[in-house]
Amino acid sequence: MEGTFNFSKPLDTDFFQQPTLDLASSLLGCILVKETEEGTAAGIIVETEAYIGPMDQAAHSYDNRRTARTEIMFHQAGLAYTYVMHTHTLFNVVSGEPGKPEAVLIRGVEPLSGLDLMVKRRGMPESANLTNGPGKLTKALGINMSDYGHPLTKKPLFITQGPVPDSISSGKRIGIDNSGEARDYPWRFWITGNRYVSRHQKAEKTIVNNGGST
DNA sequence: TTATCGATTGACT
DNA sequence: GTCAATCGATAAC
Repeated sequence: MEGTFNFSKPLDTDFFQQPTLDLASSLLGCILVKETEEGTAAGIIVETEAYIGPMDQAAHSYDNRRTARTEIMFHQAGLAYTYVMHTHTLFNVVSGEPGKPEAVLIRGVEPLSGLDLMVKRRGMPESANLTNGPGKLTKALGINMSDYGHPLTKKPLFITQGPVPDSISSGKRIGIDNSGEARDYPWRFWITGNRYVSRHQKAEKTIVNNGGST
């Protein structure tokens, strides 16, 4: 039934125009969809990290560094920022106002549709390992550098509304040990307890859907 | 659990 | 030309 999976309409540009930290948590539970000639694959976003260029030493765009690579972060919110590191492509959602180089890294998704395709692309059987990391999910979904700068409000790569998470946790970001004090900013967000979160780590804060905070 | 190596890209000298 | 990087898989311990 994969060809007929009924996704809701892509989110609008306004959704992406909220402040970057809000967007990073709002993206949890949303559905990331990529359509290719091989078929469609989609997953629920379960883990994100915010990068706020101007004052964030961990961001590629720290201190407003504007280069061919970071250029897209200076543009309108809702575009795709993809880049390659080592053997992997990483996917970010551009956020912030035009002129402010901010983005949200997608670090984990829960497979929702196109599972066979993901298994094939990853060359491994189904498991949490399929999409529980930023390089893993791009490979599973077929995201690559040709998606650089694509607006996430339309095909073939887009984001739609999904189930609202019961509980969201936040804590320090992963893999930025060399970033001065920015390494301790609690700008990572994940769906509490989800098995497709890339790494288990102590939450500094957990917010349950209906208010309460622990 | 930590360590190392792969192998690509962009940024800076 | 050189080097570091929003990582992943595997090997060693």
